[in-house]
Amino acid sequence: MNYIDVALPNAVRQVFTYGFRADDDVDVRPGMRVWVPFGSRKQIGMVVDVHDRKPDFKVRYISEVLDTAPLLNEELLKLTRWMSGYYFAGWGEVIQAALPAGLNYVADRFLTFTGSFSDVELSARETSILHEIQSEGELKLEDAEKRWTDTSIRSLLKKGVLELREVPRIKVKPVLVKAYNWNDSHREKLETFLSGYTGKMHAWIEAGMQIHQLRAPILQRELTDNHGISPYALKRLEKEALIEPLYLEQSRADTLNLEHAPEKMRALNETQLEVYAPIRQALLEERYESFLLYGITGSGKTEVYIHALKQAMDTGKGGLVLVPEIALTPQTVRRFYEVFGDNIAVLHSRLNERERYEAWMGLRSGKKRIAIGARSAVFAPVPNPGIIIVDEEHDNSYKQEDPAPRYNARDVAVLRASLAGIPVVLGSATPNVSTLYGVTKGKRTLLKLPSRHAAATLPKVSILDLKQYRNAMRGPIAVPLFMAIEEALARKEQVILLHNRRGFANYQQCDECGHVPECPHCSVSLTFHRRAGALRCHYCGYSERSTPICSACNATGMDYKGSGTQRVEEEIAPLFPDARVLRMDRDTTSKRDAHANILNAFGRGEADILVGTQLVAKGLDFPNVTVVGVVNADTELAFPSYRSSERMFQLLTQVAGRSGRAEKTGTVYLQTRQPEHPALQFASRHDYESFARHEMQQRKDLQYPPFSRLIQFQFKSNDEQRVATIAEAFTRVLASVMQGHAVLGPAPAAIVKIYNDYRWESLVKLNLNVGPQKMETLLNRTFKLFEKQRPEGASTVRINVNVDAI
DNA sequence: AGCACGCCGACT
DNA sequence: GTCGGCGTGCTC
Repeated sequence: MNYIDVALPNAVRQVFTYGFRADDDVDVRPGMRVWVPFGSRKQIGMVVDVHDRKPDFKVRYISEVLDTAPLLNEELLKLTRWMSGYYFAGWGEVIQAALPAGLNYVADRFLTFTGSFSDVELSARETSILHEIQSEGELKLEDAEKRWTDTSIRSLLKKGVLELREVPRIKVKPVLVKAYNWNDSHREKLETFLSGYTGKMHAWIEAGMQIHQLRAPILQRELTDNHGISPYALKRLEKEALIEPLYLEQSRADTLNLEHAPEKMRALNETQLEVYAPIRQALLEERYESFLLYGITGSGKTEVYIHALKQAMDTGKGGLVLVPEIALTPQTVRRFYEVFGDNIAVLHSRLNERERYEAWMGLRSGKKRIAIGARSAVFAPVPNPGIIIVDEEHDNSYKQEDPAPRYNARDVAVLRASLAGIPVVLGSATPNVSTLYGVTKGKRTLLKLPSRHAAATLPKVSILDLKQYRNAMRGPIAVPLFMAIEEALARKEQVILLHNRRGFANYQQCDECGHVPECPHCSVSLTFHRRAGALRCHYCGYSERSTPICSACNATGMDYKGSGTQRVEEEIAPLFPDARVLRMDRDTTSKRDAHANILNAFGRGEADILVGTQLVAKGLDFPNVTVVGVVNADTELAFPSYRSSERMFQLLTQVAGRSGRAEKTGTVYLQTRQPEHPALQFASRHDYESFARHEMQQRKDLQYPPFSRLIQFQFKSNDEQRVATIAEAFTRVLASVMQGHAVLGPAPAAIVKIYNDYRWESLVKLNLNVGPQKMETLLNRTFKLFEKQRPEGASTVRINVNVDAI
């Protein structure tokens, strides 16, 4: 066993073989990270194989093994390997996505002066650079590159004047806390002190006796806080060498601050027991089975999840729970915590690096056995999972779009379950048509939770045709909705107004010439932020001051248009002067916990009307909300995607589920100009099954998923002309390889320019008879063939593959 | 995906 | 002569 295969975090879809010197007994196993030379530099890579197949090239040797135990077990290595094939990403890229930030692949590089420059000739410029580096002693390479060109730096390195030192960055440093240990070798010293004191003893000697009794080591804080020992006493004891200080790695206390009350675990009702039975069966038999748990909001899916997890825990196993976005589901997390307490590691996007690392390690070590989190929690290192649960499986946030790997955590969850031979439960009130199709094909078991528990009934849904109410609008709101809001407010009930502003954000336009300010780096109009008085690009973050003077015609005619949430909020306020209005969208939720804070404030009744984007549709129950209004249901339908109809239905169903959860019945108003649209009609009747049937037929007619597999190709370059040329050349090759499959494009992307990169796209609808293996082969063949006949300048165009694109 | 290397044109 | 931009090809 003299060679190791290493996956590096780059897009090269191959592993690299290194040698290692087996003379000193180094422990290298798959799943450990290594520090390896790669080209001109060093990188961190993941060992994926150890073997003795001699390669036919000259191997280089690994520099260092960075772990003492594997970070990834065989199961996760296998999973990531499969993903790299299916999603056409580098194995190392997938592994990087699976590791917490603190363990990832970053290296720091420093420039230092070697000390000798007598026998080389330097230009004036080089000499001055050298002087600066010399005076600073050591300089980060990235900082040096900001100051000077890489040509100069390279030249100095080549001449041997400068030296590059590379260090693997271990980002997460342990937090050390001071503790004291009784010094055994000085045991009899205390006796000496004691014998010397006949009268009143010194406090520090008493403290010494106390510490002597306690089991060492003890945290300094504990001694001072809980044992009443003064800092002086400790200092004195340390001076006498009776105790010795030591530093312990402290794990950050759980910040969850939730109630742990396992006795509150509820018994399942009859229908819940019915759907739980087959899950339990699969759990007991320890076999893979994929379940679709279909149940409307409030039907008690969470309780079924909890019982399934409990079963897994009782047999010594763990579990994974995926949720769309942890900040949106505090109530769900609270329920899990109540039952499982500290056995849960919550992995959410707003953890800092250290918290993330600790949660991850807690799972890997087996200290915690249940992982709850968003997309990337599908990689949670639960050593022995018994079940995987994907809540709200229809949610689009499970799909990672950028950067690679462009995976769908829901599908990866199913795969992981099948590799591990355990059940997986996909839950939703509005399952994806694709998930449902699995049931039709006999690959998935459908479990229905039909009735809503308690006395709550489904809200009534009214469709308001905006064409009819043209002359009966109160600001953005038609009269019936206006009146319903007034009545609700009079009854001291709450209102939610949903405005999905996608593509309809605030913008400025000149009344004189019609000019709309656009981002200089992206092909989008700038969004107007009234409070900041700024125009901002939502794609690259560019910002400029907003002025009333038009930059195109110099007239003082700039006015603001559009219908963002901010505008809705402003127009609502004068209509209901006594109501307290709260807004929730990306602008108001950027800060840590802002999300939960807004929702909690609304839940406590600190506001009467909540205006927001689709963010408000997810997660929370508001029993006092009786009116929900969708300001403009058409915005989602206008979005160019084969899934826009499905998304609209899911969104409306979800937002309808926000109201009338307790004894009060809610009413939902959908304002639209397309009142007859099927997605709206079915949503208004709460008829998921008819919608699904209708949508399924549409997909079949147009050969969209689940009746095909979509592969999207993205072409990116800062050269406008070249992207088009390369996209066309590539797509020609693509079409020749993908014969018998529909190839669409190339076409400019919906947003042609982002951050000065021009974007084109092509699409393949792959027939379903092509399995994952064959798909990879076809993609490989396409790229190989394209390499062979690539046109000039092809390498400056980046080509990305997005399998199962949304 | 980075990164080095080499070609070439602009500028001193 | 130098400097710096740009395209190409390689990485165990």
